[in-house]
Amino acid sequence: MAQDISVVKPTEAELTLLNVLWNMGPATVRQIHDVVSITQKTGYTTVLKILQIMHEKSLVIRDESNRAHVYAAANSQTQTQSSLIKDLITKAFGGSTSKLVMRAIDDSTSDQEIHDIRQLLNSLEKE
Amino acid sequence: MAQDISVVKPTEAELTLLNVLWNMGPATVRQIHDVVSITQKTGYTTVLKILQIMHEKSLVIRDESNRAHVYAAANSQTQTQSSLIKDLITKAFGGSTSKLVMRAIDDSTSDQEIHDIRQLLNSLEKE
DNA sequence: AACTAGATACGAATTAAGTCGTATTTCGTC
DNA sequence: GACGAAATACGACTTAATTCGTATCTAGTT
Repeated sequence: MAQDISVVKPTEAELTLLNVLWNMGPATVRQIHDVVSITQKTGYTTVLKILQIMHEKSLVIRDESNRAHVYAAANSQTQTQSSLIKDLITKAFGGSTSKLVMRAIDDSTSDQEIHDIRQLLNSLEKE
Repeated sequence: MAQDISVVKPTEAELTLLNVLWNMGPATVRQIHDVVSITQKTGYTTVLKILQIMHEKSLVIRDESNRAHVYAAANSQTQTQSSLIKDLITKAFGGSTSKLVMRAIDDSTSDQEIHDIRQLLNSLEKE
């Protein structure tokens, strides 16, 4: 498989926390928990534990200089997204990016999004 | 984190077996195992067990009229792909299909694939 | 009817995700 | 310097994925 050596694939709960970190920037457990609590009924220590595990896995880095540790995503959102999408392309689309794109675009895709995608393709003027 | 109400998301091992079933069509455990064995060192009873669990989850259907049960994917490859990609768009791309497409296309994407994607977009234009 | 090759069923072990309760530590305030 | 609020650490429990060994069941051949 591809670059699984360097990048660990986050689990679902981990991805939820990473999304918060990418949005807020570095944050304490308290701050992270406050945000996830808005949409989920997750306990404080659950968030703490997952962050600790993520730290072991090097999915996050943390600053321990203050009593409340400050966590930050170890990898950029872009890196992680690329890694996740590549994984899916490999495992569910036989390695074909175009097949994935075909499946990704459907009735529910807005005109705006299709416009954005077209822009992207135009910017790829090579061949 | 709850599951989708209607569609159960296959695990990694399950997706491997589904890929085989979509390729071969309905098949016995023996046939499935023979194919899987080419690329992986999975035991026969492991494949059997996973298929049994998939049956419980209704990821596959099976014909028990013969001694060797014949398994078939319960959902089409297209349905499953759509479901997986939608899940990823929601959880890792903030619901934005265009962001996912942007991430999916990179240096390693072949000219042929980009061409295919262009074709798809063009075909959407005249609806 | 017995044998046996080959099938399914079952159960147990391992690992990991996710959950949280409780214990312990730490620091600012009095 | 003791107290208490708030933080981390730790451990236990539950569920699920994955693995496979062993037991059991069949059905065709003798």
